[in-house]
Amino acid sequence: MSESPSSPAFRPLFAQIHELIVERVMAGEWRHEEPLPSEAEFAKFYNVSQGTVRRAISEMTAQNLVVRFRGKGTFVVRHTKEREHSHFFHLVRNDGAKDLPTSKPLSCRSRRSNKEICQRLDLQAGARVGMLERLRLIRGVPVIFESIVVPEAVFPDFAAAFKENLPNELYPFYETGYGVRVIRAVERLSAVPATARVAEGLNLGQGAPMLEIDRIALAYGDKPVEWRRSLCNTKDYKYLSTLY
Amino acid sequence: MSESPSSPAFRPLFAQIHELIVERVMAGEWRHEEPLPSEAEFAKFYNVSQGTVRRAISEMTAQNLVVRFRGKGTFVVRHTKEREHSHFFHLVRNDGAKDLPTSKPLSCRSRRSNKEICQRLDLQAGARVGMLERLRLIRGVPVIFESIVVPEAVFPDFAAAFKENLPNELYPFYETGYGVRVIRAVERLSAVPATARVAEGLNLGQGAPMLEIDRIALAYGDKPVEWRRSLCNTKDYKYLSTLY
DNA sequence: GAGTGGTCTAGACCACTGT
DNA sequence: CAGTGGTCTAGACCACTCT
Repeated sequence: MSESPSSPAFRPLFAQIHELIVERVMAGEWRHEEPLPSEAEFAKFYNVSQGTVRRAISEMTAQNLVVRFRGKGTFVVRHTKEREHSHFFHLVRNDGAKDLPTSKPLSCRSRRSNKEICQRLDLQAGARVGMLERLRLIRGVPVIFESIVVPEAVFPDFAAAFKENLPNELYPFYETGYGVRVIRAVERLSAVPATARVAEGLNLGQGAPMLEIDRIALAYGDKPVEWRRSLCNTKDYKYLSTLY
Repeated sequence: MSESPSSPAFRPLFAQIHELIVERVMAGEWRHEEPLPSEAEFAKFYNVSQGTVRRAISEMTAQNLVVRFRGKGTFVVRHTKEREHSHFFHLVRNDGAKDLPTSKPLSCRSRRSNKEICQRLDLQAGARVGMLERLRLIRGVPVIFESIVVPEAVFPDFAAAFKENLPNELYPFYETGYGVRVIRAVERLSAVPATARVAEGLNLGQGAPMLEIDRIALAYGDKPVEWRRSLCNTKDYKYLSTLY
C-alpha cells in the first residue's frame, strides 16, 4: 500500500483507502443490516494505521455513504423517506413548515427514448425507458406536476413494478427494488408558463408562472439514473436553498 | 481548558477550541494579510495538543472561514469576485457556461424601513435602510432585476458610499468598506409574473414568468445583513442547485 | 535553516453496545 | 466482558515558503 512519497502523481494514503472502501461499498459487499469491518480490521487488511482508516471512513460519513454508531459499528446508508425528504425535497411552506407530500399517479408506461432523453440520461439511441407522470399533493392540495423518466437498463420492467408497489417516495424504492442508490442530484430551476394540462391538474390558469425543477439524479460514479421535471405552484410553497 | 469528561453538557475539546478561535476571527483580530498564529502557538496558548488545534482549524476551513497554505500559514478568507461568483451566484447558461454578470444601477437611496423589511432584516420599527435597485447583465443582455435592502446600522451612509464606488460585486464591497463578511445566505425561489416595470427593464412582456430569488444574507452569528430580491429571466439561464 | 501546514503512526482513555 | 467508534496526545517525516 505504500507509495513513493514524492512520486509525480502522489495521493495521500487515506484517499487511496477511501477510494478502495467506497468501491467495495458500491459493489454491494455489505448489506444495510450488517456492519462494515471495524477500523482495526480494515487497518490490518490494508496494512495501514487505524488513524488512516478512520480518516478514510470519516470522508465517507461526510459524503453520506455510511453512518457510524459508537459501540455498534459502521453501516451503509439506506435511503429512507426521511432522508429523501430532507435531502431531495426542497419545497417549504411560506411560514417555514416542512410538509411531506403525497402522490397521485397519472400514468406510467414503457416507451422508446427520444433524442433529448438519450442526451440527458446518457443512453443509446432508442433505448427503452420507463415514464411516470404524477401529481404531488401537500396537505391534500395538488402543488407539483411531476414527470419522471428512468432507463429500463437500470430499472428493468419499471412501469409494471411501479404499478404493483405504487411507492410514494421513489429513491427508497429504487434502492430496495433495484439496488440503485441515488447519492447526488443536479437541479436546474426556471420559471415557465403553465400548459393547459398542467394548469388543469393544479387548478391554475393557463400560462400561470410555474417553477420548473429539472433534475438529473446520479448514482455512484456520477451515473445518471433518473430525469425528473417538477412543475411547482409556488404561491404557498417556496424552493429553499442555502448557500455557503 | 480541561472539562469533566462525563459532565452532562460535555463538548469535545476541539469544538471548544474551534468556537474560541472563530470568535476571535469574528472580532477581527487578524487582518487578511497577516497569518493567524501557527498550530504550535495555538496549542501552547490553549494548552492542548497540536492535533486538537489542527482539528479545530480544519473545521474552519470546511466552513470557508480560513484558508491554509503549506509553508505560509492560515489566513482569514476574503470575499473576492471569484468567491462571490462561485458561492453566491447560481445562474448558468443553458449550455452550462458560467458567465460573470455586470451591473447597471437604477436607483440608490436611503429610506425608513417598513414592517416587512423590519421583519426580514430583524430591525427595530422605522430603522433607516439603504435601498438599491439595479439590472444585472450577462454578455451585455439584461437578465436580472435586483432590489437590495441593507440596514444603515450595519452600513452607515450606504447610498452615498455606493454611488461613490459603484461596485459590481457587493459582498467584497461590504467587506472592504464596512468589515462585514457574508458567510451564508438563505434563498427562497418562486415563479412570479413580471410587473410592468421589471418587464420593461428586461425587454419582456408584462406577466411573463420570472424566477424570483428572495435572499437573506447572513454574517457571523446568523445576523441578517442584506435582503435581496432578484427577478430572473430564465429563458437562456437556469438556477443551478446541487443536492447531496 | 527555521517555520509552516499535511500526512501517518502508535497508544491512551472514554462512552456506548452487545454478550 | 470484549469490541465498537470518538477524542486526545505525542512524535515522526514530508513538502513547501521565507529569509
